[in-house]
Amino acid sequence: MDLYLHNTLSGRKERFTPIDPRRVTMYVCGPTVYNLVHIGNGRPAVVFDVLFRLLRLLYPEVVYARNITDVDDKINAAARANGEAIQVLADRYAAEYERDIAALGVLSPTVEPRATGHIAEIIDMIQALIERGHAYEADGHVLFDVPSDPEYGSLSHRSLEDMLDGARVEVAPYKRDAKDFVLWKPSGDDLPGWDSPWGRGRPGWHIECSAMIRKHLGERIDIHGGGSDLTFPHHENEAAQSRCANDSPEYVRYWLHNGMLTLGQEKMSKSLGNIVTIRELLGHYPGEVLRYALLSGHYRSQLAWSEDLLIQSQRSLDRLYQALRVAGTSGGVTSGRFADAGLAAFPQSVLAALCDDLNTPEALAALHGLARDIHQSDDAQRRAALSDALLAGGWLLGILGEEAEAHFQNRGAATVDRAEIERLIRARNQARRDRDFKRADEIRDELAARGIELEDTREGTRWKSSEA
RNA sequence: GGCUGGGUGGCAGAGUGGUUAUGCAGCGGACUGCAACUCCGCGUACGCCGGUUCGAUUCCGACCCCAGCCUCCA
Repeated sequence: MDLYLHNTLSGRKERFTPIDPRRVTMYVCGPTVYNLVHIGNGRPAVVFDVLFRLLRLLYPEVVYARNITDVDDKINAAARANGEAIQVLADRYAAEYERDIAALGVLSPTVEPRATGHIAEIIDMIQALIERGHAYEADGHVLFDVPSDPEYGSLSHRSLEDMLDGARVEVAPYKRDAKDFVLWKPSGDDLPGWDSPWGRGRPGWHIECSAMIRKHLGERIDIHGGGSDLTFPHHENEAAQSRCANDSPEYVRYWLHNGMLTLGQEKMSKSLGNIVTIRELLGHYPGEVLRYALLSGHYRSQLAWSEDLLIQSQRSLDRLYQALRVAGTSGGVTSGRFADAGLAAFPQSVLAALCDDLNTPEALAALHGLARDIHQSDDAQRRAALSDALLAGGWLLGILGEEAEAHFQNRGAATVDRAEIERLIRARNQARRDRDFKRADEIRDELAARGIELEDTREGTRWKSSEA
C-alpha cells in the first residue's frame, strides 16, 4: 500500500518514496529540557509515534531518532534559579519527559541522542562550514553566512527580502548579515562549555540537530518531523547548515510539521503561559485518553485543547472498549502480538486512512465502524474476528492496549472491593429471580452510590466503575 | 506588511462535484421488571458574495473573519 505524506518543502501531499526501501530514516525534534513539558509537546511525540508504527509495518527497517536538547540558555537560567547543577536539572527533566510520553503510549525511538553527547560532531561540522566558506568566526562566535546559501528560504517559502521585513530583533554588531545565525558561542566559566578551535564555548541550537542526524542517520534522511513553529527558523537553518556542510545536495526528503494545540483562542505556549502539563493532566485522565484526544484531529491542523475534548475522548474510547468487552476478547496483551504482525492482520480501513497523510480522525472513525459491526453481529466467530481487527487497528494508533474489563473496573472512585461487589450482584440477581424488585433496586442503588454501575446481559451481570 | 493554514450541524472533527463521516451531547422508539448496555430513527451542517456546472459545502474569483510563523517555542 502506498503511503502519502504532506511535504512542507513542496507544500503538497506526495507519495512516499524512501531513499533506501529497506531502511527508512526518520528524525523528530524533541524538547529542550528545563521544566515539565506541556501537552502541546506531546503532540509530535504521539503523531510521529503513529507514523513510526506504520512505517515499521510497511518497511523492513526503520531507524527513528528523537533528540533531546540538553544544552540551552533556558536550561542554564532554570538551573541558576534552582541553585542546581545544570546537567542534573537537564537529566532530571529529560527523564520526566520520557516518563510523560511513555504514559501517552509512545514507543521508544531507535535512538534518542542528546546534544551534549555530540559536541565533537558539532565542532567537526562547524569546521566544515568554515572551510567551505559558509561560516565565519567573529568576536568569539561562529556564525552561519546565510547569503552564502542560495537555497536559504526554500523550506519556509520566504525570500530573503521577506525576512527583512520581519527583522524585529536588534542585530548583533559582529554579524555580517542580519539573518546570520550562531553556530557556536563563547561560554564564561559559570556556563557549560567545551574547548573548541574558537575557544571554550557551546553550540547554537540549530547545529545540534544537523550533527546528530548526520551521525545517527546519515547525510540525507527520509523524514524530518517537528512542530510547525519549528519550520522557521529552526528547520530552515538546520537544512541550510546540512546542505552546506554535507556532500549530499539533498538533506531531507519529506519535511512533516504538526499543527499547534490551542488553549482558548491562542497557541498553547510556554512564553504565553497558557499551558497545561502532561503531568497535571495525567492526574485526572489516563494517558490513553490524552492520546485519543491528540489523535482526534488531523496532525497538520490546529487542535483546540479543552476539558470538553477530554470528556468526549474518554467516552469515545469507552465505546471502543465496550465493543471489545461485548465480543468477549481480552485486550491488554496486544503489544507483543501486533508489533511483528504482518499487514494482513490490520484492518484495511485503518491502514488506508493512515496511509493518506496519517489521517487519524478517519482511522478512529474506522475503529468505531468495527465497534458497531461487533455490536450488530450475533455470530461469535465473526465478533472475534472483528475484535481482533479492532485490537490491531487500535495498536497501530497506540490505543486499546488495556484489558477491556479492567478498563472499566480499575478506574474511578469505587469504594467497594471486588468480592463485595460480586456478593451484592449475586444477592440482587437472587432478588430478581424472586421478583423482589424493590430489594434488587436497593442493591443497585447502593452500589451506584458507591461508584459501581451494573449492566445486565444475557450472559449475566457486568459491572463497571463510574467515570472518575 | 510577507509567508503558511483555516472558517462544516449544540461540541470536537473528517470528507466529497449529485449518495450516512465518526464520536460526544440532545430527542423519539425498540430491548429491559425498571434501569444500564445495545440497536433503530431524528434533528434540513458546510463564513459571505459572485462565477463555472444540469447540479457546489466540495472547483474558480472577490470579500469578511480566525490562527500560526516572521523572536525562544512542539
